[in-house]
Amino acid sequence: MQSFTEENYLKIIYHLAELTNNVQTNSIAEKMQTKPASVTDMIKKLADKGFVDYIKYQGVTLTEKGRNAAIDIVRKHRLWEVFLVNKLNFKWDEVHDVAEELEHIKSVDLIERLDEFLGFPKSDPHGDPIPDKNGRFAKNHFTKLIELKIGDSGTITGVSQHSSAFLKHLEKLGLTLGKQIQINDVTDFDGSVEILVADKQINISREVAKHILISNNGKN
Amino acid sequence: MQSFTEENYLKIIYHLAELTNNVQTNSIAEKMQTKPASVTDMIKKLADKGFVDYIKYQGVTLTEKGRNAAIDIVRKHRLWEVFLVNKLNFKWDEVHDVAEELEHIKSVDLIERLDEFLGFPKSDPHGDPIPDKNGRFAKNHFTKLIELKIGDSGTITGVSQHSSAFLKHLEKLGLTLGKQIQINDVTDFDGSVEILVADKQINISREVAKHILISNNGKN
DNA sequence: AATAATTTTTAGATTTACCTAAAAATAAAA
DNA sequence: TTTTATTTTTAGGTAAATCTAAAAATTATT
Repeated sequence: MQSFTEENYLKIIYHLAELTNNVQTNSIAEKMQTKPASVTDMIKKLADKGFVDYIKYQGVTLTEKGRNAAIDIVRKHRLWEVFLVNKLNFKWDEVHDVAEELEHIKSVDLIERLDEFLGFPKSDPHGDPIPDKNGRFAKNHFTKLIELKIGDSGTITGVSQHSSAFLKHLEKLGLTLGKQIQINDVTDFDGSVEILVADKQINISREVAKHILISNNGKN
Repeated sequence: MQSFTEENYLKIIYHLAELTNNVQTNSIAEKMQTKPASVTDMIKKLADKGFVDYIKYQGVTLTEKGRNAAIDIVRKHRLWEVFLVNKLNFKWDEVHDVAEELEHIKSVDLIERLDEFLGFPKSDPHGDPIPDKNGRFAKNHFTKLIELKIGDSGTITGVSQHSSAFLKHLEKLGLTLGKQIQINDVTDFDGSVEILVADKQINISREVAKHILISNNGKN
């Protein structure tokens, strides 16, 4: 069984691997809030245990075993987030840190019962898919709001930023999961976007628009 | 904040202090499944941090601060046990190990919301009292079943053994919390006890009778 | 292609929680 | 009250995860 720390490394490598194939030491260090030298040490250990393939100076990739372990942690994290929001009335911007701890509780039985208790949810409070107990999940094909053209419309189904500040901001703007939106204009000056939500016209910055994920978008 | 390990030490010292005033190094070592030398090290650290009073060779006692920290962990442990049994349909003999992990999740908010979600329970699935958020709880005054006399009756309201084997055994015998019992006879030969539960006469060993806690007992 | 900049690794230390073996203190028994 | 047994502590060491500083490899730039 992996340690608390090993699990965190695997999870972070997994998420970074969604962006690039070979995950670099430095990017792991940044996410783990630690130093590259420490990462090298841990990578060697994970490689010894068969969780990653590692060639010196070439970064790492997860093995099948490593990916499965990572997906299992992601599953736990997201299920706990659903629990916190749906059952304990946490806001979607308050759950991350607690779920970060809960994801390391080791009991297969616990997670299966929790999954059932929650009604086998398919996605977490931020719209991210929850792997089933076999590690399978539908890969979402979202479009970033920023990439839509004037006149396009769709539904908010996810976010690609989980910071409390960002989520609170969205909440205030009424931009929560499930909301229908339409692009009315894109400002030349700063790239900010005019959108229509719940019959109200609002303006969001480019930075915000980058991290809102839209599905079912009907292009006009 | 205390580490995972420090929390376990505090919890164990707290429970041992319910039996004896000065808690010995050896008994801590036994419960912690570690060596006395390691306990000495940790005790010094806990003393430095102000959690225990410690005089060399004289064992330890919890300070106010130490007791509060310990009670907080006990509170979390017992609330999680209620969650596991009441919400996730765990049996009372299956919850201990998982709760042992969950008790270390640090979020005051989480525990208060969980407490509310569970309806502010007063006792856990084994009948042990749950401290409120200020650390206050009613001290139960149970009588051990073994101490009852022929003709006495009462209600099962606790157990003083939490092993899965013991709890499964009780379950099979129908001796669960809330059950009404009456002492019919005590066997001279082996000290086993004849009791009446749910209109059925059963025989339980002395060892079992020692660990069943009875309240509301009407002596005849 | 040589130099500079960046990234990654090695070498050697530190901290936490643990260990063993031996010494010291306390408690029990002769 | 010695002697013996038990308990506890000290001393010195290990493994995990981290660190800093310096060396090595890779990548980018001139």
